[in-house]
Amino acid sequence: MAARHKESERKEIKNETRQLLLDAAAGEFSREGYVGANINRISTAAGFAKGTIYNYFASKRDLMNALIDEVGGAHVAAIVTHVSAETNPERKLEVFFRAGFAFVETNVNGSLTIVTTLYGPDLEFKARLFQAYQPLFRLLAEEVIAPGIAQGVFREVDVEQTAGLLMNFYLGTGSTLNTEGRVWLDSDLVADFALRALQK
Amino acid sequence: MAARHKESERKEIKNETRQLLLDAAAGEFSREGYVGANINRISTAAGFAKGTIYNYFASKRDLMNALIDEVGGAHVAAIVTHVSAETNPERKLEVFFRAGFAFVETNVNGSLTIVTTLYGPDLEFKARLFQAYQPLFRLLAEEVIAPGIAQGVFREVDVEQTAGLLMNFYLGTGSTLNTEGRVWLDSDLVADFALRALQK
Amino acid sequence: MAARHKESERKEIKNETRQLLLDAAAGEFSREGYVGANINRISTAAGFAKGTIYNYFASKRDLMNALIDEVGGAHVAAIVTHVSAETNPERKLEVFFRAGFAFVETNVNGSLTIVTTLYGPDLEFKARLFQAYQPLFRLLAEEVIAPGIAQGVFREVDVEQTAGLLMNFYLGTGSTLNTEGRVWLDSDLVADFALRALQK
Amino acid sequence: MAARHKESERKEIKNETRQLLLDAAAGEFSREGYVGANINRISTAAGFAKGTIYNYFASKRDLMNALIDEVGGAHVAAIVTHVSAETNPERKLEVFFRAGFAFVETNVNGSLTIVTTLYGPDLEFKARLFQAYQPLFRLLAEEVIAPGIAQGVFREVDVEQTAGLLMNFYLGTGSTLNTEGRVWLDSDLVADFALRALQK
DNA sequence: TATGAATGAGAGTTCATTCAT
DNA sequence: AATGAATGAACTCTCATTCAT
Repeated sequence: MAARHKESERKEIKNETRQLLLDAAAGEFSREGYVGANINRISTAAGFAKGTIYNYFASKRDLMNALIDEVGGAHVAAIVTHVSAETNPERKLEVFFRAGFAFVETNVNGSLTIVTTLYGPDLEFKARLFQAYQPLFRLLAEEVIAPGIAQGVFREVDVEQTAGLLMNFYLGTGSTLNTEGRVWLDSDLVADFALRALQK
Repeated sequence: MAARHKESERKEIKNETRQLLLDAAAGEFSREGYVGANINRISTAAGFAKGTIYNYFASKRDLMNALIDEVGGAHVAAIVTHVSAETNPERKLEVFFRAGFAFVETNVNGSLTIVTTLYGPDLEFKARLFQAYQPLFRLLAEEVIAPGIAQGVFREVDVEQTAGLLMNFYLGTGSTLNTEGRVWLDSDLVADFALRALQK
Repeated sequence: MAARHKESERKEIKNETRQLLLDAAAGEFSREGYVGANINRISTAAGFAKGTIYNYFASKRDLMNALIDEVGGAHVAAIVTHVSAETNPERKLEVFFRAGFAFVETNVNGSLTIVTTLYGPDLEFKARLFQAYQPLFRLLAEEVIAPGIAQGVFREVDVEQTAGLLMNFYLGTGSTLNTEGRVWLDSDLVADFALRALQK
Repeated sequence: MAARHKESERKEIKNETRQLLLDAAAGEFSREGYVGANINRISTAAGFAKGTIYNYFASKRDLMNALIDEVGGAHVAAIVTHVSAETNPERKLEVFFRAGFAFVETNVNGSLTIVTTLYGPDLEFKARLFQAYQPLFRLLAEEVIAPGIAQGVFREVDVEQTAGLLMNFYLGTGSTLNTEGRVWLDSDLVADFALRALQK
């Protein structure tokens, strides 16, 4: 076996192929939905033959789960990074929307897939999505709403319920894209709306 | 011309069967999504053989379109009736959410199908949905937001954009059901959130 | 039972309906072929509802068989009448083609159905067709070819084989219609061709 | 780029499978006609599962079209080759029938399918057939009838019309097979019939 | 006699998945 | 690791036929 040179190099190729497949899957899932998506089209779009996909993912479901984890993780990370850098609850909320909308616009296919899945009928995928986005929910509750109330800038709302409401609001507004893949509403407008609703 | 008798009776049976099929379709579509829905299961759930569905609808797509029209029409009517009965813009907004959430709870399957479709990938269905829900959008713009601004109770927001934002907010919150088919957030809480965001 | 007035009248109505159905069937079969034909379209074209056809014919097959018998019988009768009126074998052959082509042109749908069936794959229908057209075969053998040979105007060909050949020739040429439903080749030209082939 | 090896071998397998499917299709179409033919039976008869057929042909129609092209092409080639080798118009006509009948007998299923289609109701298939058999028509007109007239051995008939008549005659006689798949009439008898009809 | 709602077997077609190469 | 031919379950849709009215 000539597996002499560089195991790491092989791994890189593998990862690259995997990423190409995930990207192609995001496009297909966003356009066709999970059930309507076609494994052959995904492979071809990624530059490979049909069978290759099964060297990286056990099944179509597995591919979708991997995509949810990937996009969800990146989405959460993008928002958390920016929000945590702020100290003021009001600023945090503003940044939440701004960073979130920005992520959506740089990751249109993945984000559309996420939203389609979130409102779609598949319970397994939804559960996985909730898992993946749980950190955002906690972020809103613990770093935005609760401190805001404690500091007297927000009304005394139910923390958990309001965190859910904001998540809902964020996902709804953030997933309404125009045909160029831009979020339809301005993030500052949306943040302002939410802020006013919370402020004393 | 024989067999003319009971023509009206025939028509009644036809309408009833059609309704049974639409109800069954709402259940199936809400559980499985459009692509995953199974014509055979729908017919059987309605109490008929699989072929029967094609005596009433030309295709699966046609069935879905009919369901969108039916649920959309009823949804709009339920909200418009209640909202138009009010005179105060703030009350109108409150009633909008209350009547809307109430409709969703008495029409769980249809409503879930609508939301799944709204955030789903099928553009033809989405266009039809926009058509069906256009009256609600106009209602918010012309009977709630614009008068509210004119009467000095709401901030001077962009009417169209804000109507879109509220529609988004309504659909997002109104479609988040718990396992018993109840809307997860209280309609007064949600209405209050929106009101505060709009008030001066 | 109010079956007082005129049994014959009732029979007439029945026969008229039957004939309307047969005519509609000829149109449908000629356009779509037997397997592609649609019972519903036939009934509707005849001015009745789907079920009515089963009051007159036991099945689609039965309808086709009845049509074969009807068209075949009329076709044979039309030719036999004219041919038998002649005495000269050569004239008989000429008239055979002329009367045959004339029948086809006044009975396009039925004739097309016959030819489609004759060259089609259904053996039961073919057998029935052979039965129906047997008289024409006998006519050619016994009233045209054999006398022609006996009278010394035709070559001494094998009577049966030549009768088959002429039937073939007749059916092939007689079924080639242009878009207006006219036979493509002139009957005299065709008859002349056959005559010359047979003459001494 | 791995797995490049044996690409030629792959192609061979593909061609072989395609041919097996076409052969099976010829059998099924000749026995059942186009509409009555069953994709599952064709695949199974060829030794494959039913889905396999769609790796080679886009649809049942496409399969039929491919068969028409294949059989038509071979049929034409077989006749043209032999006829063109002759110089005498009378011999050419004789060889036309002989080579044609021989082709039919070595290609019973395909030939039956062709004839069934030629006299069948499907206009698209008929148009394709005319296209495929156009060379035979031209062959008769330009290499048989016209030279025959020019050389004074044939009567001064209308070239095009007579070519059509002969094609008709050929197809009608050539497609009348007995149960063993042999042409019912002897090719020399048929050719002799046509020759006498044309000679001065 | 005429109707047309209901039936369900059967068809063509799609596509996730397997596996020998 | 990559390929793509083969598979067959599953799906939508058609339509001859039945039968209560």
